[in-house]
Amino acid sequence: MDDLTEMLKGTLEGCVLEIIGSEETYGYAITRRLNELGFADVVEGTVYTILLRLERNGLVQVTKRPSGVGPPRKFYALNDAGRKELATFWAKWEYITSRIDKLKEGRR
Amino acid sequence: MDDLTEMLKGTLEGCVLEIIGSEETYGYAITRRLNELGFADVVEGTVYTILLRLERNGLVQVTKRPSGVGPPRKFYALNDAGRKELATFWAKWEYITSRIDKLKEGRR
DNA sequence: CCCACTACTCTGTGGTACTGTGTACCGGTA
DNA sequence: TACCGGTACACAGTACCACAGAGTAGTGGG
Repeated sequence: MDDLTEMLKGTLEGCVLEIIGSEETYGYAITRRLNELGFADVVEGTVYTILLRLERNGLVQVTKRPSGVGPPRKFYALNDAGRKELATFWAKWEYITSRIDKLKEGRR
Repeated sequence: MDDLTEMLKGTLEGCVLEIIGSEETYGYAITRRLNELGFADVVEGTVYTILLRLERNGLVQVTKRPSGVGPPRKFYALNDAGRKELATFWAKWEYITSRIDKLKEGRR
């Protein structure tokens, strides 16, 4: 699949929120999970900038824990604001996909 | 619905391609059509930049015609490259929506 | 002691939608 | 005539986001 970066703008952050929301986890693991899910070209740097943004915007709670297999991990969990943002994200996603599907059906 | 701009990145151009593909039309009308479809906050300036980009990338054929109700209109139609690009857009859209739906179903 | 793997950080870049403003053509109306 | 609103296009500047690329550490194996 060729370049998806433009289309991922705005949605990737929501995906990260969803992943964090389902389980307290850390940057490296989130990147792996996204890759597994089919977002093959997403790299660590991208995820970390998103995580920093989430932290700056007060949507997550961060806990540092030693790892055993490398440097300490920063675990992220959603707080109330984060859960609210996640709900907003899905609402927007629903809205946009419904409009685009309508546009798509409109042809012929 | 609050701000959708980030989520529209990459998709709005595809929507414009689809609209042009279904019927030869012009900037002002495309903006109205998008507004009707539910993309309420999309304004002329945005559409014109997209149209200029499509023209620059050689995806459309442009014809200027007098209007009768205002200044002349620039009508846009897809050429072969444009139709190909539109097909690519829908393929990408399909791909991304399927991955995100998978992520969404994954919770619980 | 080097190297691979894990894990996090930071700076800079390019692309995209949007903002705001300006220009221009036309018809109606007072 | 003078004004106004709707139509139609254009363009400079801004903000935001994913990504590239490089760097820093910690651990364990050969």
